[in-house]
Amino acid sequence: MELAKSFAPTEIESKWYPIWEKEGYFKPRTSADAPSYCIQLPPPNVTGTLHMGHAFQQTIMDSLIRYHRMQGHNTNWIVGTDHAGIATQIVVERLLEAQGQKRSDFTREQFLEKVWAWKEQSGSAITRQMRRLGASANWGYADASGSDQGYFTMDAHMSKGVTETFAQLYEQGLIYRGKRLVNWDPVLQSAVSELEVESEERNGFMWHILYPFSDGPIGEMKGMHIATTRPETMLADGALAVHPEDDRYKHLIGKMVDLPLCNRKIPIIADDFVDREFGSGCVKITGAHDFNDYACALRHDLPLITIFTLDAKINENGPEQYRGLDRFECRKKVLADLEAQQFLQKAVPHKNMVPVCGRTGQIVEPMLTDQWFVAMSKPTQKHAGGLAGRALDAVKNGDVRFFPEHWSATYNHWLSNIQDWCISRQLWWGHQIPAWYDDAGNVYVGRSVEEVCAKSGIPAAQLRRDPDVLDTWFSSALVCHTTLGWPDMARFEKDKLYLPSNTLVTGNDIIFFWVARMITMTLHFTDKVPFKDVYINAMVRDADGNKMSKSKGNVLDPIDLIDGIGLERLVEKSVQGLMLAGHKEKAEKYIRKNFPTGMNAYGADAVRFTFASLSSMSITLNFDLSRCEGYRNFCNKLWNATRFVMMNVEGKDCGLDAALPVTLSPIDHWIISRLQITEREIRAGFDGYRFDLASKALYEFVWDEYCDWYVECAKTQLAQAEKVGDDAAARGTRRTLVRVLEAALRLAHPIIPFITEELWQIVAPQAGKTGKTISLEPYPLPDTSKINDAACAQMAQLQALVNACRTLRSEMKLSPAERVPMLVTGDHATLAHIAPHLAALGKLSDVQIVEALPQTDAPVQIVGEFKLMLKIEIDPVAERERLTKEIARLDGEIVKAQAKLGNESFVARAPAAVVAQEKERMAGFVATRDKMAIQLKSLG
RNA sequence: GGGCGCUUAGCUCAGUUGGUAGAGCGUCGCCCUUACAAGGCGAAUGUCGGGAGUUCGAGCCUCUCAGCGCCCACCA
Repeated sequence: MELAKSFAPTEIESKWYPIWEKEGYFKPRTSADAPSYCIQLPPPNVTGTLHMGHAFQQTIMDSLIRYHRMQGHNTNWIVGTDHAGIATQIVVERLLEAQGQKRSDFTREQFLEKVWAWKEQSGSAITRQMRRLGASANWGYADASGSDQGYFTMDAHMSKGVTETFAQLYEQGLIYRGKRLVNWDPVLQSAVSELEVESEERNGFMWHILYPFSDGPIGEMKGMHIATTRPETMLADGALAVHPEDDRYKHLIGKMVDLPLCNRKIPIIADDFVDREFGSGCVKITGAHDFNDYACALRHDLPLITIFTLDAKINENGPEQYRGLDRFECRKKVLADLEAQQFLQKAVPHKNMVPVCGRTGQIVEPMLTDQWFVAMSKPTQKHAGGLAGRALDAVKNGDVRFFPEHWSATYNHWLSNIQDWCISRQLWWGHQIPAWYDDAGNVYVGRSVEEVCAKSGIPAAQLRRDPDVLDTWFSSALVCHTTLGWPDMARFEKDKLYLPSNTLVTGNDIIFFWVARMITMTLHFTDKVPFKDVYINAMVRDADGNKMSKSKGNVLDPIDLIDGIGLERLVEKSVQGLMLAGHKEKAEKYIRKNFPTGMNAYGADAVRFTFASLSSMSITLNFDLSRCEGYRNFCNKLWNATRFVMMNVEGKDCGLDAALPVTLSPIDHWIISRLQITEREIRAGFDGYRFDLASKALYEFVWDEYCDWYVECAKTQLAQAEKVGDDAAARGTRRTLVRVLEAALRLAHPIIPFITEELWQIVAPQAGKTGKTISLEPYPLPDTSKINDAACAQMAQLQALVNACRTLRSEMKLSPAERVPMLVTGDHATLAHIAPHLAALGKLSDVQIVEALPQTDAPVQIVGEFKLMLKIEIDPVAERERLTKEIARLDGEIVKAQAKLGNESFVARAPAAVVAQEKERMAGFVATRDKMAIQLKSLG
């Protein structure tokens, strides 16, 4: 079979993926005694397409899965997609908006139909892209739709799990409903959890306001000065607070002040949460619109006055002139009125942190509303520390381990200070809460309305279901056991061999949202941890370390890296959907500057190799396109090495017949030794989540050792064996060429699955292998008995001699075509073995073994006991310069070594081996230096 | 205000229990050598962020300072 001259990824990739999938290679093995290996994919949102972060994570997961599959494990990569409540609802609302419609134009059912329709068309985008990357996922597992896309968090089974969980937690007193101050997005008109609120620094003002004493001035003071960043909330003030020990205000505690603009009087109270140093040391208490004040108001039994409607307009509790005004309008008017009435004392520019909704970017208002909560730290029957305490223990006792380990600190800190989880959302898209109310407002929770009717004795017609849906993360928290069948216990019993799963690969941004909650929920409902290892992958940045963002134009699409893309198309894609003209310009400029010719088609393997090789334990990963190109080149190298091997092996005897004699040279033994060591390194890399080290070991073995040295030596070995008719030696070399390559392909397969499958199909028969796919072949296991130290030492010697020879050639500026003889001294037997290789690799016409080098001006290289000299005329000036430079360098080394060895402390306390090594180095330096000095002298 | 991480060649990064500082890309030479120019061979480039300490010996351990980044936090 003839291989193309260079590697072309597109055809290979489109050929192999469908075959793998169709043949069922991605399904778990059924052998009962195989250990299971399971990974749960963080289910991507149905709103999205594959981005670099996904591609990175999936490369890691797929490499792990393939690595374990090749070890014969019962491998199951469970995948699915997430309904992504808020995000998806927003996307569909935007689509409607573009058509001039809005959500309120439809009934809930009509709207949901539209969301489902949208989900159907967009949901498969990611799974299609995952296939392009080579993801060997178990697509048909937990796949309710039968479309080979894995589960969907809102399909019938997953929804059943959600309902069951809610009902059980409610029955156990771990879910409760209540009126609480929650983070409220007035535009979305829903509560969000504290995790979904982000702080943004904005330029604002600190306004200083006078609250006059109700009974007239006290001493010098007309009233109390307070400072606030949110003056509009004063309309809801319930008190002023000072520190109880504050001498300035102690005597005023209990007095009343007039609330400006409102016809109300409020008291001055004492609370030690007040910071005396900040502002005036007096703070207004707005219990219904601020979390601190809320707690303070509860402590002092102050009235909670709500002045906002759910869309953040002033309601009937505010003074008449402000009613109906939006919160920002209201602020302006309040300030104007305060100023007019001389209550506003000053406005100081101030940077403040504004809470915004992570999804919508809207400023969040604390709002008193009825919501559902999960009690995170309330003691349960199983753990005194509640759900959170149990999850903390799981990490503390090592049942779940973080990689890198330091992330456990983040996890511990959050869980140790956890608040109850607000799980209700006032949205339409999501799992509707399984709670019903009767006319009197009593609440009933059950798995269905029928269950509730039966339990309560109230007819369905008189029950009204809670309209709210659950936080998306509520269902996400359950996937590790619901995908395995829970609460259908028959299926769960069968499939719970995948619990705990082995490795969770995910980003640090969802340790709280997802990782911690999975650990709490799966532990609570199954008494098992959801996974043993959590590998926190790095965040993908651009090559300069900047965050990838659409408005900068530095977002890369993994599919473009695989397929390539022209400049104009790339520009067009990148500015698509950007609203602001400035962003468009910036993005286009960035692209034209950084990708002047668009992007090459690197292929999935190169992209995967790049991700793997950049995946150390660091917190960020700077995706460098030049690295990607380098790994594409590596694929080409592997391709051409295979081409060479096939040309030398196909149709020839490469040792398949075990009855025929085989001779292996030291060089054959050397590459076999190196293979064992590489196998060990790569396995250690996978086992310790050091994909960078695994990649590096693979890269260096294939390129530096197999291609640069072994293949070159094999050419000589084959030529020699043919010349003298040594069939056993030729057989040995061909067998080694083929077997080592075949093993290297298997070693590489988890990282670069496509090219290795393509090449393995051709190589494997020559190595006597008959499998249908490399993906189910055994992963190479190092055999230390094959490590031949003597052969390695010999090879090291050959390499040193060849390198010395090449250095001489380079110094003489010889072109490869200029074949010259070389003189060499040293052990004759050794040299006789090495000479042909030395001649070939050093491009020499002849290697002459002599007793001593002639006294000429030609440069000499010294390698241990050997001395080498090219037999050509030299330039004495250049040679003198070279020798002088080299002697100076050696003198430096000698001084360093002398200092070390002259140090009595070192000689006395350092290990003997270290001292001996130092002495040896020193002796080597001195010997070389002296010989060079003699040469220099002879040059005159 | 707390916590965590980072600082090594021009760039992006490795550096495993302290024991002669590495790779890829880029740069500079010489080569289309019969697997590969997506290649071969050679070369240059580092007070390992600053300072102090422990040690015979520190890129690695301790302390401290500086810069960068991320997360958490109720400073109105």
